Amino acid sequence: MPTHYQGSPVAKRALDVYIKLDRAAGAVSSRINAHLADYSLTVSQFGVLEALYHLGHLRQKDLAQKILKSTGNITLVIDNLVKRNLVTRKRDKRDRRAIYIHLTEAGKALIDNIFPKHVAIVEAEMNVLSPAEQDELARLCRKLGLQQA
Amino acid sequence: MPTHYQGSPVAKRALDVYIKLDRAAGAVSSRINAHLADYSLTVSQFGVLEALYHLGHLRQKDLAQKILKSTGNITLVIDNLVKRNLVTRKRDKRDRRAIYIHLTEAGKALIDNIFPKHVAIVEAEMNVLSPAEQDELARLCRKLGLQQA
DNA sequence: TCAAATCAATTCAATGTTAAACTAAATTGG
DNA sequence: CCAATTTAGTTTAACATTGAATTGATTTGA
Repeated sequence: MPTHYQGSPVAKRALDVYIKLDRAAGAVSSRINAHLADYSLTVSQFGVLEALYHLGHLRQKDLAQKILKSTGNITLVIDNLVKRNLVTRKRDKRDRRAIYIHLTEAGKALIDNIFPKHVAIVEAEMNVLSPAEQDELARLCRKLGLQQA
Repeated sequence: MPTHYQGSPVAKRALDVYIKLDRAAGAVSSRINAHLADYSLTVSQFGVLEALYHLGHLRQKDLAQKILKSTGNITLVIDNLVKRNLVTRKRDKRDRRAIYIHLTEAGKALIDNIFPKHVAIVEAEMNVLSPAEQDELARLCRKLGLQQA
């Protein structure tokens, strides 16, 4: 997807890298997340289940930070997971503003089932690159992402 | 954002790279697109204007492919741009199923104004990496993105 | 102490997004 | 030629997403 912009070489390179980064991330994510449709899970719902699976119960605020969504959105995502009995809400006794989200047994069973498949798909995608290339990509992404422009 | 998954080293590396790629692309895109709010443009709307700016008039089908959205979505995006008189629809005489989208004078003026700023922002983001690093990132993204898993 | 500020979650309005069903036009191949 | 298929765009239903306003709870500092 080359850019057609007639600018300085520096600008053209920057635009080209940006577009390639965006396209690659989009293509990879869409391939990796395609199997979630088998479980009628959205990417956000899966992100919540995965975070709870690995980190234990979390407040909605923490979940919002984990999956990079607004707190308003998290309310809806949790609502939909609660409807399917995959998570439950428990008001924090110490700080009654906050609500902890817990995986139910059904939620635990579901993510237990999905996660190994998810890992296999991610591995298959990423193993197109050699281990050294993967490390280099991770390094470049870290450098780019941490930037605050 | 390290993963907490206790899997094989190969799996852990793959998950780590995938997450970093996703986060970096998201962070960079959100910083780059932030200025679009100044013009009340969404990313999709900007994508359409930019494609028309550089490639000339295009059919809705082509625009959908360019910005990686469904044709149903393009109908809405174009509707909203038409409302603001930034583009016009012109039925193709040869193939009456198709509609060509053209930039209006106002649309041309707007993208003329925005695009140089956009390029400057992309340059500033990407120049955190050296030219060699940018080329390497582009290469790795191409390799990853072209994969069909 | 207590008023002001901050914070977690919810609600609402506006918009985006997709998939699927649909319309109308063009193409294909028997 | 014409029936079947394909194609471009629209519509609809369902849901996602955000930002702003709101509610209720906690913290802060004068």
